[in-house]
Amino acid sequence: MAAVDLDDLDRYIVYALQKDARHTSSSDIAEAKGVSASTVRNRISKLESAGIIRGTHVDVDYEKMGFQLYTIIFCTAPIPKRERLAERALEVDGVIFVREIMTGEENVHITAVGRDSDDLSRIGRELSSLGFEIVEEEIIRNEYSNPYSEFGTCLSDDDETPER
Amino acid sequence: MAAVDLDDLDRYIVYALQKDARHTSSSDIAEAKGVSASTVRNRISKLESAGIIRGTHVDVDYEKMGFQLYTIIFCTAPIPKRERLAERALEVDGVIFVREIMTGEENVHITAVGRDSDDLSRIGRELSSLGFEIVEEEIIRNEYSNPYSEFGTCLSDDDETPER
DNA sequence: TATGAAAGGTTGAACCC
DNA sequence: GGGTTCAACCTTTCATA
Repeated sequence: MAAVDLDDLDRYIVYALQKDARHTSSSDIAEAKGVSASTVRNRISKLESAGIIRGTHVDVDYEKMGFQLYTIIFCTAPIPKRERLAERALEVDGVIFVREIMTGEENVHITAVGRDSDDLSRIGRELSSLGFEIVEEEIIRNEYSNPYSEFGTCLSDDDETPER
Repeated sequence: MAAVDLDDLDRYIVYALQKDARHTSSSDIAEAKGVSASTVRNRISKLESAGIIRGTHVDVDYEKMGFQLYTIIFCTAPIPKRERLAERALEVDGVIFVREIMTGEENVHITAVGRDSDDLSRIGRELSSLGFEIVEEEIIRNEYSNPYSEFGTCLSDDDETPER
């Protein structure tokens, strides 16, 4: 749980791998920061065992896969059961992401995909029977994500000009 | 935009790479499904150029990086400006994820991280000055994600027993 | 802790069926 | 469409300062 001390290289590694993990090799990062590739690999292992890097995943366009309906379902779960219910929600087919919210009535937010409204009805039914109370359901129109970049810190490369 | 026809191998590839993109090689998938590694590579290229696989990213534990505050900010943006504002929100330091919601008052959901409440105040201020109206702000307690698995389809390997 | 070198695996491209 | 081959690259491991 304790925050780990990270230096500039660590932060750059996280940044680079968040941007494109598959096509960014340790040598790429090494070259950009002026250290050896082995050093970068050592750092990555450390970041992994420290739990800062939890895993690597592809970002999938569900709509193009045929799941026209991309929704967020706001639910209420009784506080004592919230964590366990949140984990079990993941087992429902179509549920891809679950968030526990600290306070408020809608304390679990579930992201789910479906091919048609039958899918979503089924997902709603299954969540209800797990013990969730479904408060609202909204269609997601679009989403964008960002590789985290340190606040105000210049993360530009050491030995490359930033332009282009 | 049109949905692409995917067969069982494509779906397995998406599933496997969603679970662990960095430590899953084409050969691993090939062996699991009883095809050659280059077939898997060809399929991956196709999935990428079709836009189904949009990219590969590491999953970062922001709390361990020292960002104690992980929040979701519900905002309202005027419909005509919503898309442009959503994109610009990503430029605010600390904003890592933005979702446009189809309907309702809170039509943009922004996920942001910060070290302290000063960070969050600053983020709120910057979002306001972009043109968002901030409706609510909640602390995220925890989140879980799932590799997508085809509804009801058995994605177990071809030539391996599913146990263990 | 950072670096370098050797062995083995992985990738991407060009080519064949 | 799937498969093979091969050169280039990447990673793993281990030894070294």
